[in-house]
Amino acid sequence: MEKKEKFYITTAIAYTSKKPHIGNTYEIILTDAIARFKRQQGYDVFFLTGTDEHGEKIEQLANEAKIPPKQYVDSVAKEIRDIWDLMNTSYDKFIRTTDDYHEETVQKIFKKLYDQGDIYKGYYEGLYCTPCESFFTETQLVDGKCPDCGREVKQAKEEAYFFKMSKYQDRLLKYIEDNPGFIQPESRKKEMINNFIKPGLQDLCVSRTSFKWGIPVDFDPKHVVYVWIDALTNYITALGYKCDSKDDLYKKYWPADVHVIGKDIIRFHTIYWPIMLMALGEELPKTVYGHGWYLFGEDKMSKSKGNVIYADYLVKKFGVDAVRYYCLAEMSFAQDGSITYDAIINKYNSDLANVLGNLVNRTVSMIHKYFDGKIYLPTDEKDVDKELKSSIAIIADNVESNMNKLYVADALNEVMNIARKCNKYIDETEPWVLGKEEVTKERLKTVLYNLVESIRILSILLEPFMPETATKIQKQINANELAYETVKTFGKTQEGKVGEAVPLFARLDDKKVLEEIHNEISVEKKLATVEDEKVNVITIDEFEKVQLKVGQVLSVEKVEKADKLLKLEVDLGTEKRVIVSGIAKWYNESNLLNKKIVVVTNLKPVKLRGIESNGMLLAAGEEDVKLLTIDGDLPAGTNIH
RNA sequence: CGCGGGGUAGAGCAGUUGGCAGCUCGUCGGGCUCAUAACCCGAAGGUCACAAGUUCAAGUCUUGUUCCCGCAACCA
Repeated sequence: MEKKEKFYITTAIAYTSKKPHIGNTYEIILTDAIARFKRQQGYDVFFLTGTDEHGEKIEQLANEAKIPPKQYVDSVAKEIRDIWDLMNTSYDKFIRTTDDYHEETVQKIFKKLYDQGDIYKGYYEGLYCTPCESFFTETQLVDGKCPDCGREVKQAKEEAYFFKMSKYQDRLLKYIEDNPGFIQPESRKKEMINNFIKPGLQDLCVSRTSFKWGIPVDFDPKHVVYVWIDALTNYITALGYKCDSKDDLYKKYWPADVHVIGKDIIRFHTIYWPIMLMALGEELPKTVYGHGWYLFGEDKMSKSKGNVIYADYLVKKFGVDAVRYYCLAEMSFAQDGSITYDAIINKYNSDLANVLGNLVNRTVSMIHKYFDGKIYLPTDEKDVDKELKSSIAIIADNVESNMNKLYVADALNEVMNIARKCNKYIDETEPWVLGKEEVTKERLKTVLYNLVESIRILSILLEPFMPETATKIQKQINANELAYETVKTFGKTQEGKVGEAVPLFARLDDKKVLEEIHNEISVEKKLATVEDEKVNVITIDEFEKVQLKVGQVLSVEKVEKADKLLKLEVDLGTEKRVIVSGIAKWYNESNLLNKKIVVVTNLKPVKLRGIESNGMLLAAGEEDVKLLTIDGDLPAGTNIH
């Protein structure tokens, strides 16, 4: 490629609340594959990643751990960066939102938006109960009084800064419609337009006074900048955007070509972020790609379910490139992916050991066996050879077009098709027959040459996905021509000698490995729960604050316009109460009526969907929820202790 | 009737502008021996969710029904 175009690609910044699991790690691997591919093609790539380190949650976690927030985020940020490095990702910069240059610029941006009138000081308006120090909405009040303590409330206001989103919504809508590639996958586009933009954007609250761990608003220091302006702006501060001036890096790389993010934050990247950029007078990113999540089988990964898979553990078991391969190959565009240990082993064996590893191994072994490791130039061309070459040329084109559409899994699968094609070519040409007699050995030279050359091309196309493996292959076949353009010109391999034949991926014994994993994770799980329970110890006094009683369900009714809510009337002996609960997915009138259940009776009432709920039911489970019931018979109203 | 996506072989998925229903894994049978019990070939397996319509022709277009998923709402 003669002319080097720039290509700026980013991941979302990872929140430093806890160690990232494989689902979070997928994003950096995915982005890395795209970045490496673009570099290979000659683009001048800048690849940014980093960490999002402020917020109330981190303040709390640090408090619990009894360390300063900065110390807390330092250690998690390091853990995150170590995993990114372990995954062999080629980011050019790792930004932390606690970096001083970032904090400085965020303050300037906030000030600028305030000065030009896009951010204004407003109020959370509401009814305030002074003793309870909380705000309530009209619907939350009980008989016009504080639902907490029953005292009078008064109209009050709390300061907050708001961003005038509505001002830019027409421009945003036009941009989205004029740039069909902006939101990827496309199905998300309608979601954003219909759910948020068309109904009219609400002004966004961009500051908080309820916690301290954030970037202070410099002209009003009791406020800290809330996550939107703090986190999203990393994409420009990292390049040296300074509000009043801009570094060369920024001038060169902005706007971003692709923001790779999880599907859960598409809204922030396709609505708030572009509007912030418009307000700053900067260009908008070209593409925002919201990828799917890795699920454990069909379930969400969650610590409480004990099904969290971590990248570093997988690397220990299978190696970096096998993990990269699985993640990249198994997530199809615009969908969620599924990851289980079983599936990883299966894919490892069938794709990496059998198809790819074995191909390289058998080819290099044959060259040693028949020609003492020497590669000869081809002397003739038969139809099978032509067919091999044309297949590879088509595959190379497919890889490129798929990558350009961000169809990474499809691209990688195409690369593997080269190996499949080669295995077939071996069978068709039967080198072991050609090797038997001197007259056919001439033909054998050509066959083996074609294989080595095909493998060379394969290794180049494999680089973005599995860089280490690509290098290992190139070493074994002793390839020198490694430029991307040469994948399109079959025949670049020169005479020479191949290296030693070393298996790339040793076949795994699935039963043995699964058993090993099973043992290891059950030990880890036990350690983790023990630790969890130690941290959250409460005293008997604290527990007794919660008042529990036996309740009997008198009536059940579905709450309109809410698919999770049931309205229950519950007999508590001395009184009957209405409780609204989010269990409609699992319970209905027929399996709930007359049941004796456990009720929290001294919980602050809330209005849910307009109905006042006085208490809470106890239930267990996440995907499948079961209510706690009473063993045996006790009258409604019995105290639980 | 809040908005959107989807239902294709046992599993996971592809199928672009209508033109012989495909890929990977798994199962069964065969071949081969260079290679990591690897590789290659063949077979079985489909009412393309259901129903109606347009058309010479529908997985593909239209309408209705149904189920699943996402967003929103809402779950303490």
